[in-house]
Amino acid sequence: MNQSDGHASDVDLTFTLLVAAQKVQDRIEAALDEHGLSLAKLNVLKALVGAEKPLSLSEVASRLACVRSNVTQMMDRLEADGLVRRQHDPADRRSIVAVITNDGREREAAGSRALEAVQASVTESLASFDSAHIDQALRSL
Amino acid sequence: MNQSDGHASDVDLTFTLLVAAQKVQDRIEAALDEHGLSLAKLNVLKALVGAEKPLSLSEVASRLACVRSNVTQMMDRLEADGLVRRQHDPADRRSIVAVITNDGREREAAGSRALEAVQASVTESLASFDSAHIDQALRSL
DNA sequence: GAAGATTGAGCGCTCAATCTTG
DNA sequence: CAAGATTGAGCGCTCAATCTTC
Repeated sequence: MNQSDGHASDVDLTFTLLVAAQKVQDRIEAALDEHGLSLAKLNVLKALVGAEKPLSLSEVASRLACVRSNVTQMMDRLEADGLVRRQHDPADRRSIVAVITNDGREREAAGSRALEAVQASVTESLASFDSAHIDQALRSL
Repeated sequence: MNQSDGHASDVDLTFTLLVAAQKVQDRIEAALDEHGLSLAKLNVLKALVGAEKPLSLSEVASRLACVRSNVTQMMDRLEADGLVRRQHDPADRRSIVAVITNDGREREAAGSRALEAVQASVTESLASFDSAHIDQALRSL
């Protein structure tokens, strides 16, 4: 007998992990959808709120660890949603900064609360297990 | 003090899970990329090999638990790769079946071996932890 | 009308190429 | 030439609408 000792439906831990993460992701997206947000959009708004000042699109890309063209398109959608405004940087005419709107701030707050609720629910689901142990295991990957 | 007792960098378990899954996913995609495959493509090929007969596109969608239009586009790419052929079903002229090619069979075999290698490596990483415990915890989500 | 497949539009992500400004 | 932003093409996924066949 190898890794499985037959207590469950005998699927590899790898896919169990992937499926679990997908379920959590789906819960998050569903919760944010009620506020007209996605996790990707919320992350941009969080970056802007956290910075406490407008950020250039390159700065946003760097903080989100993604590629610049991704941010360009993300900003198109956020601007269409009225959550962010593009503004030319007078200091460097190559640069464009993203300014969060009042609507953007409100949605960030609502979205963050919704996200925290999901996190709390996930944490609670795992509370009956040894969370520290699971945490270490997942980090070891 | 709430859920964290300060043994690590104090990030929520939810994101630890999401990040861990992303890392595993990235490893899988990188391994499959060496064989000109993605996990999505491999899953289609696995379905066809497993069925031991051509499957209608709707059947594939059903087995992959995805939407039909997704399969339509997936087949476009797999056909362009020469791994699958579309074929009209003489019995039902609405239906189109996907036939795996010899190339498709070879790539499925190579891809499956590569995938298993990653799974083994993930399992090994988790071996020093109580895998049964982690398994139960992840399934509880 | 319902089922099978496709198309068009959109999200979120990548890369390579381009254009402007420094 | 570097850096900032954008565009175009592509992957993988969704949904709504369409077209053919049953």
